[in-house]
Amino acid sequence: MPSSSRRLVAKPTPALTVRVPETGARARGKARKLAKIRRAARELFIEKGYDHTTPRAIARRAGVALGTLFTYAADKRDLLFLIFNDELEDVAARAFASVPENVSFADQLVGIFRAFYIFFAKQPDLARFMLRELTFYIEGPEARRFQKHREKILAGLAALEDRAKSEGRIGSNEDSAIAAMAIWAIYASEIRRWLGDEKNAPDLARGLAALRRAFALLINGLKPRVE
Amino acid sequence: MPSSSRRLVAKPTPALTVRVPETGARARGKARKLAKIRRAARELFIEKGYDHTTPRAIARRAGVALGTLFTYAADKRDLLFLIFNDELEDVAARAFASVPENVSFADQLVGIFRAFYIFFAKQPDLARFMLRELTFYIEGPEARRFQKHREKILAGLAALEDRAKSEGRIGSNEDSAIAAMAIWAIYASEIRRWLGDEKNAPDLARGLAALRRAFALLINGLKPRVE
DNA sequence: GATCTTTTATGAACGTGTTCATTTTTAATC
DNA sequence: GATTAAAAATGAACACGTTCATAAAAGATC
Repeated sequence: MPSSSRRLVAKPTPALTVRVPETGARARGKARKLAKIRRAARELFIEKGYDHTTPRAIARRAGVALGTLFTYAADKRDLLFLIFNDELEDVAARAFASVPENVSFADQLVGIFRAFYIFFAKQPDLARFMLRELTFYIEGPEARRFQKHREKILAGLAALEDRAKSEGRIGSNEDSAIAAMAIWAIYASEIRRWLGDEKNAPDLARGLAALRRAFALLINGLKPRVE
Repeated sequence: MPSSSRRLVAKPTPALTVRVPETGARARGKARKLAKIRRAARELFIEKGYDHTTPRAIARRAGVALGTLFTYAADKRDLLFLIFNDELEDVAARAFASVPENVSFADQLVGIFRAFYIFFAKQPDLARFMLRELTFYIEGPEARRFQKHREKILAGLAALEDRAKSEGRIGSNEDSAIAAMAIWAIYASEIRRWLGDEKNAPDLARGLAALRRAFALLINGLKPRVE
């Protein structure tokens, strides 16, 4: 016991060297491996769909051992979002960057969500899986990233509303965050219906027309007409 | 070959005895076994949650072999809905049977969905799983039963709207089926948010208040106030 | 550059959900 | 009631997603 306690005392203050610099062979190796895993996962998920892609196959194609995958992703689902979080963020950024001006609020909304419809329609199989797994997807780093992403979209919608409100194009007294959630709810419901009903080749125009109609309802409201 | 072909010819027209009567030892045995499986599955799912309940454990408690389960349900998920479809239908029937009169349309809606909130809050763990799996739950007999159930609810909502419309309490020109979907979208989104945010002991009053607020928004609409 | 510590990689092993060839039970037919 | 056909039950076998004790690699410290 004396020797071990001696060693403890002799150890130099380790708290000062806690953070590892993101350079050197370690970091390079990690980055390279992550890139290989990403590429293999993307290829296989797109080629074969979610269910028919096994972690073993991803590991084989990436040239790493099976266990290595799970030091980069919490589980198979995380492996999917490791890839698609990036794409979703891209899609959202582009959609909000090019909001059409001089059109109705409803058309602005449809303009934004159009980008998501196109993205999901590209891989209906993966889209369905993603849209299902998004529900109560809370734990794990990629999950948190997705939550952040969703909050950013909601904030963007709220900002769009505030602008439309200040220009008198809409006029609700309700908090714009609440309204953003209502818009999101309708989008979430409609895109699921679209991808569920039109199983093989979802028709974009039809899907967006239904979405627009639902948005129009939210804008006009259900309350009695003032005579 | 002659003997086998002779037998084929000798076979009496089998097409006339296709339908089996739902009595006799066979039917009784099936009913008894299904009941045992249902009971075992319900107990275990509620005791241990979805993930910690294995088909093997259900089979053991029901006193049947593992494989037998899957002649009664397509898969583990179907085993869950084998049970909860019944309960959901009960909840919905009671909710629609006691719609409050002489209150606003928003309050009628909240009155209906209140029953669902209570039901799901009883088992938040299973509720989260169910609400996730409902998305794109299309194949299998229990799935179809659930779809039918949802359609019935949507029809009920549409009927409620038509009544409110005819009484002048609401006044949209939009098809009531479309409006029903919007209501459903908001409910689906809100209950998921409620169960996701308030992880351990979801507060009913708070959840319903948020739901009511969202319904009020849908009823009032976002469009400019007429000055 | 030797030694110790920390980080990263590995794949055999585990328990899971599901399938399916075989056996057992029930019904139909003579 | 013997024989044939159909339905239902069975559990060993399978492939899967995930874990974890061990090994290898990199970094820190002298």
